Amino acid sequence: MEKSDPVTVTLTDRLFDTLQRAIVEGEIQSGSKISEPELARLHGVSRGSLREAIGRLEARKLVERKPNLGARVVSLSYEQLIEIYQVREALEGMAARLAAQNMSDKEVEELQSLLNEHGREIEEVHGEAYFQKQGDLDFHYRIVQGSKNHHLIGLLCNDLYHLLRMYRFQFGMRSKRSSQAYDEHHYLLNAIASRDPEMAELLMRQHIRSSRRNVERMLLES
Amino acid sequence: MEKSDPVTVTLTDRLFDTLQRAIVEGEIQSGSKISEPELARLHGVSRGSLREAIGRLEARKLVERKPNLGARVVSLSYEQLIEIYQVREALEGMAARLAAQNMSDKEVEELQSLLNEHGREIEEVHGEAYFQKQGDLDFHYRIVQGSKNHHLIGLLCNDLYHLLRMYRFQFGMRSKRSSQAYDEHHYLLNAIASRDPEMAELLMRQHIRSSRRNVERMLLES
DNA sequence: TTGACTAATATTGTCGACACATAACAGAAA
DNA sequence: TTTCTGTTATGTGTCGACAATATTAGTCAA
Repeated sequence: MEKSDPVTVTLTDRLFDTLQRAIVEGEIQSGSKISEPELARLHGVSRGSLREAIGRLEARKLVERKPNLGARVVSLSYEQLIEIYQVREALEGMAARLAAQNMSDKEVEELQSLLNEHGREIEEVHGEAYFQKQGDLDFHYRIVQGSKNHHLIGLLCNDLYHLLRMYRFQFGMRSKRSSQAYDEHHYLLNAIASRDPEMAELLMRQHIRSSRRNVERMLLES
Repeated sequence: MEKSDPVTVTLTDRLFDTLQRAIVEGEIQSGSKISEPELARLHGVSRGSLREAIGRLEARKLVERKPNLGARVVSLSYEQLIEIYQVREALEGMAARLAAQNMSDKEVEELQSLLNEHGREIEEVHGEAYFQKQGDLDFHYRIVQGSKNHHLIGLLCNDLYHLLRMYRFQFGMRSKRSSQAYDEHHYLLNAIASRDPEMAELLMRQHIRSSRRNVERMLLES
């Protein structure tokens, strides 16, 4: 009789999740100072637990801490976003390469149906926002999982993606290129399905570069 | 009047450094359990501070923690080492690409003299151990710095390199291919000096792949 | 002897309080 | 008024103690 995963997650764990969401979604203003006593009182928790949670946020680069001065939520800059995209290009490129080698046939099939789904939705809605918001992340997420490289998976899914979501939330970045992105996903998946690692990496990197250029344009307008 | 950097680093900081060194160099057996009360007593420090230090070690993937069970030093496996090399290939490849674009002429020159130095040392000593141990890291370190991408620099210099050093210490990995590595460094630096990002990335990735193959051979012997 | 159940022990999670550093403020000197 | 200095106040760093959970030891029955 399997006891269903006691969900005993420690208090610090829950706190961390809560704070991460609050920061990513902008409830806690980016760049603002974090007062330990205030936050602790607010969440009805001791400062010790809070500090451990903040420590984890720092590890994920969502807050910055200076000794004796306290912690601030990172402030989002254009330069930092570019840096993130460069790292992402490198890592996801490798993920695509590995996915072409290591994804199971079943996973590839499921990814194909997911992509078909996206295609229909784009036709129907004359696809505007949905794609970037959810579908895009889903697609990338699955490929990263398919790499089967746990270190890589951790770096992308635990660290980078939250930072990216933070930018999307706060800069209101929604792509106006869903049909192009869809095409790119299509080619990429073909490369993976034909087990062509070289091509998969190449296409993934192009896809991310073009996504970056799109973001650059968008930000330079405002 | 510049006050010289108060070196007030918090107690947790020093603890973290100490523990990180101890783990990397194998003083604390890999795979062994970390007892909070014991370690705290040993270092004459409270459990709270120790726990914060352990938290940072966890973020750098040097220890693994399970709720209510405590922390263990990561156990090094062949599979994990391969994973690390794959991540490293992706990240350092990108670093080399960016370095070719962003390194200052001065930095390139300094790197060239460093490499010449290495060349002389290899000739003299009929270069055995030195290269892998120090020179190799120096060279890579500088290129990563030259990328000017702080996110990338953090990932490589703060996280990956310590893990790698841990493997080297504990598996006693010393390369028997210093002259080949030297040649590869040479070609790579040429690409950077001629500001050829594409070629720089290509050569760096080949270099790391061949280093990985070397490590694989070495481990499969024992 | 083995197995399961219970009691005792040790370890982790959480808390509140104290020590110290930094920031805010008020008053004196220029 | 402006600047400097000493004082107050807020906030972070560190600690020791209590509560909750896991591990070990011990007991009894099969």
